[in-house]
Amino acid sequence: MSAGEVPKRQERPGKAAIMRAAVEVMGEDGYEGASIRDMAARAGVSVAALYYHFPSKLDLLRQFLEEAYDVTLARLDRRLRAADPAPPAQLDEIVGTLIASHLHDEWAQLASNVAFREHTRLLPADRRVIDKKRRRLLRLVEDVIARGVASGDFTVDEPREAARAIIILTTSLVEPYREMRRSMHGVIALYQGFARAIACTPAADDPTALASAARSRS
Amino acid sequence: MSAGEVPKRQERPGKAAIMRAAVEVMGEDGYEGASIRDMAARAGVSVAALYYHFPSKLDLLRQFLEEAYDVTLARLDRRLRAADPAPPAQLDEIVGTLIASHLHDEWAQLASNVAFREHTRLLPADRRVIDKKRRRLLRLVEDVIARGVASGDFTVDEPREAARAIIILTTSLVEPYREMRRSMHGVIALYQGFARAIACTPAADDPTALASAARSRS
DNA sequence: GCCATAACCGAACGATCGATCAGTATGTTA
DNA sequence: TAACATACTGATCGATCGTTCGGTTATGGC
Repeated sequence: MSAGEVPKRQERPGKAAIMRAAVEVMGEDGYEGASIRDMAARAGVSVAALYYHFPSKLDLLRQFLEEAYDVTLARLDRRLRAADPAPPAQLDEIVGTLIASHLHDEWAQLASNVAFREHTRLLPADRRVIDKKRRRLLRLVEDVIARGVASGDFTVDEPREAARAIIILTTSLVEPYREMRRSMHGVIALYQGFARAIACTPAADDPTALASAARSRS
Repeated sequence: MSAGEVPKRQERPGKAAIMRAAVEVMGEDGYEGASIRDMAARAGVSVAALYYHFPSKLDLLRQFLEEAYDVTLARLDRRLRAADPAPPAQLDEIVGTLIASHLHDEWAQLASNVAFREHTRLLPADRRVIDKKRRRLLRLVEDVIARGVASGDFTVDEPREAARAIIILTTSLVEPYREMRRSMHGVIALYQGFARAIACTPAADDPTALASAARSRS
């Protein structure tokens, strides 16, 4: 490769394999419960190989977290631009993309366990970086709901809190998923309905409450 | 008292203090991240004192989990019997009680972190005991929603999945709560609205979809 | 053929881990 | 007062923790 330093040729395969294995172990045993020896063994390398690629156990977590949130955010941006711009369709796309990201295979489920439970272990400075990405996700969902309220598709009083609730729902499904006897697409369809319902929570002063509306439909 | 063995006089205070301290540390650092030395120091006793009251670190977690779920379940049963038996009021009571249980003070927040994240650390046999209690909670919420559907107050197709979603929401609020600039009662009111909305998710084949219903109201 | 660099390995470091020990105050009972 | 259970303490066990170090192999440019 000509002259000079080449830090990343095509995303070094050894490093990526170690990170994959490390995330597996952390997903199963938690960050503190996962030893670097377990991680190295899972990757089929020595402990020292891990320290060749990562300066510390904590920094391995930091690198994964940063990458994971970036990937999710980028995917969401892309899918949202490609989809129907109407707010209900956009909300469906958010729910579908988030749930699929966390459930689509075994490793994604372990990775999402790490992403949403272990970010508290980071050093304060690194945590702020991750929190900023999480706030970007929140704002993204909030904007779709606020647009929906403006267009008359949704009715919630508090688009930000509705967005928070929807994010909590779509990112906490790994454990419950095992008990639901449903396909991933079935879960997505179900939660698209729940998310729309949250976005359509009647305003506090709305005399047409949901319960009575439901009764009038039956 | 009189004669014979008296294992629990009035719930031994030393043991209770150690458990309180241990749960604090586990709530902050996670089960694996919390050392028995941290726990003992927090309680102001020696490490050996901890082992006088508990056979192992894991069994301390087990005892706490068992007690915590029992207390929550008992409180829920009691509040539900005292409340208006109409399904919407019962659902409000469930949401209010669960959120208050997890947010009402600093220690409750740490304890709920432990209760809903660390139950996976238990031995399989002990975990089954806890899972049974969690299933009791799920069935309790499911029954209220199913009754609401039968009475025409609610409309969801899947009462069990709606119940699961509502439990996820009400038990995952500890972290988001710090970012919401809201009183606990404000959060409860908000989530009572979300829970009712989920219970009123329109049936899949219902031509009167929420979005169009919302539009017709405005 | 030489050497730099990348990508590892085995062995070991001190620290800390969960757990156990013998000992000791402080009651309460017989 | 002798006996005994309760509720601890300080010291210590072997195991495991995250981390480091010196050495080894494979590869590719000059």
